[in-house]
This record gives sequence, structure tokens and C-alpha cells, in this order.
Amino acid sequence: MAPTTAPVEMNLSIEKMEKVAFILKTTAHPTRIAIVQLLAAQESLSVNDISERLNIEQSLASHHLSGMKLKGILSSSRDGKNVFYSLKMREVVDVIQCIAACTFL
Amino acid sequence: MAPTTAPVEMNLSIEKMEKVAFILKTTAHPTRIAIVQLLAAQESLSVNDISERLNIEQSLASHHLSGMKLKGILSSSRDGKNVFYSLKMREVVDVIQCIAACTFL
DNA sequence: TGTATACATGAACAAATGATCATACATTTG
DNA sequence: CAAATGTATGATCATTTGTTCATGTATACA
Repeated sequence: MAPTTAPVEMNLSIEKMEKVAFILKTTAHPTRIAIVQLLAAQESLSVNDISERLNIEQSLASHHLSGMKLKGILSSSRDGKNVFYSLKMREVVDVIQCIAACTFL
Repeated sequence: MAPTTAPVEMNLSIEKMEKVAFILKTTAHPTRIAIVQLLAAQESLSVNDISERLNIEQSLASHHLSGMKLKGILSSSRDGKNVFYSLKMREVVDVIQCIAACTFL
């Protein structure tokens, strides 16, 4: 039987480390963290919703959103004039929670 | 009584989001992820150990290491000619594990 | 004291990022 | 179709990052 608490042992491949870095990098920005927060609570929001809630320009919101979509963190679907974004890679929520939980921050 | 599984609801402050972003940014690099990996398994390693294991120049390793130390992720202590670095913020291990566990990566 | 070994540091430069602006595209409605 | 609304995109620019190189500092040891 494997012990329930194995010694830390992960040995990621170089490729995997690059992918992980890629995702972390995509998440590592206050505005993008805020976006993830909103979408963790809302299921889906339009670009306007987000830019208003975060008090940023529409264009900037769109840039962040499409970037995050391109990198696989978000997905989007159009409904009339609006484009609604939602979380695709929900794991990033846990990642943020994990760091945010550090009491010393 | 608070429910044990609350709906996703974290509402981090702007300051907290900036701090989280700061930590993620500091971690978001293949070499630095590799360093965390090594230190997750070794407790402490010298600059030379690390630069050899990762096949990078001493100078580059030192830059990454002192940066991570400055940002609170690592700590260091000198023993003779060597400086040994070790993980201070072990939470970053979980963060990396979390993303690395995504099957689609 | 001088030399070797281990690290640190700063300059310099290329590349990536983030923000803003202007403008283009898409959809609805009059 | 024209105007209004919502979103995307590309150019530009300032800032930050990552790397390399040269050199400086610290410790050990002959």
C-alpha cells in the first residue's frame, strides 16, 4: 500500500514545467485574478459587466479576456451583442485560493 | 453554523490580489519551477548544486535564487563557501502541483 | 598572504508585457 | 439602411523580464 502522505516527489518534465509556467504567468496579474474571482462566482459575464465591475476600459478588459481565452483559461460565447466569458480551467481558482490562504500575505 | 462547503466566494481585496499576483509571477518561470521542484525534495541545496542539476550558469541560478528569496519564496544560509537555499513558502509547491495535475496540460 | 572556489551583483540588451488609443467588426433596432 | 451598442484588434510606447558578461565579494586553505 502506498503511504497516504508520500514524500514530496513530482519530477515534472521540462515540457510540463513550461506548461505550468505558462498557466501561472497567464494568471499572474491583479486584473486577471479579479476576473477569475468574478467568474468563480458568476458562471458567465459579458465584457461590459467585467469592465464595469473592475473599473477598467472595455478595450483593456477585452485584451485580458481574449488572452485568457487563447491560453485556455476562459471560454466565451456570443449572445446577441454581448460576448459572455466563463471559466474553463477552474483549477486556477484553487491556485489563487491556495496562495491567498497564506496568512502572511 | 457555517456550511462546510460554501459556494465559491472569496472576494479578495485589491491588495490581496496584488500580493497573489506577485507570488504567482515570481513562480511563473520554468527554471524557477524547477528550482521549487528540487527544493521540494531536498530541503536545501547550494547554488552550485542547483546550477549543475538544471544545467544553467551559476550567475543565472544566483539571479533567480536571490530574486525568489527577496520575494519571500526561498530562504538561504551560508555554510562556508556555500550558500544553501531552501523553500520558505512551501505553498508554492501545492500551487505547482495543482496546475500540473491538470490532465489536459 | 595569495590563490582557488563559491556566490553575488550590476550593466547592458533583447524580448515580453501591460496600457492606451483609434478604429474596425458584429448585432440589434429604428 | 443608418445609428447605436457591444466587442475585437492592431499600433504604439513605457515598463518589466530574462539572460549574459564582467567583475566584485566572501570563505577556505596552502
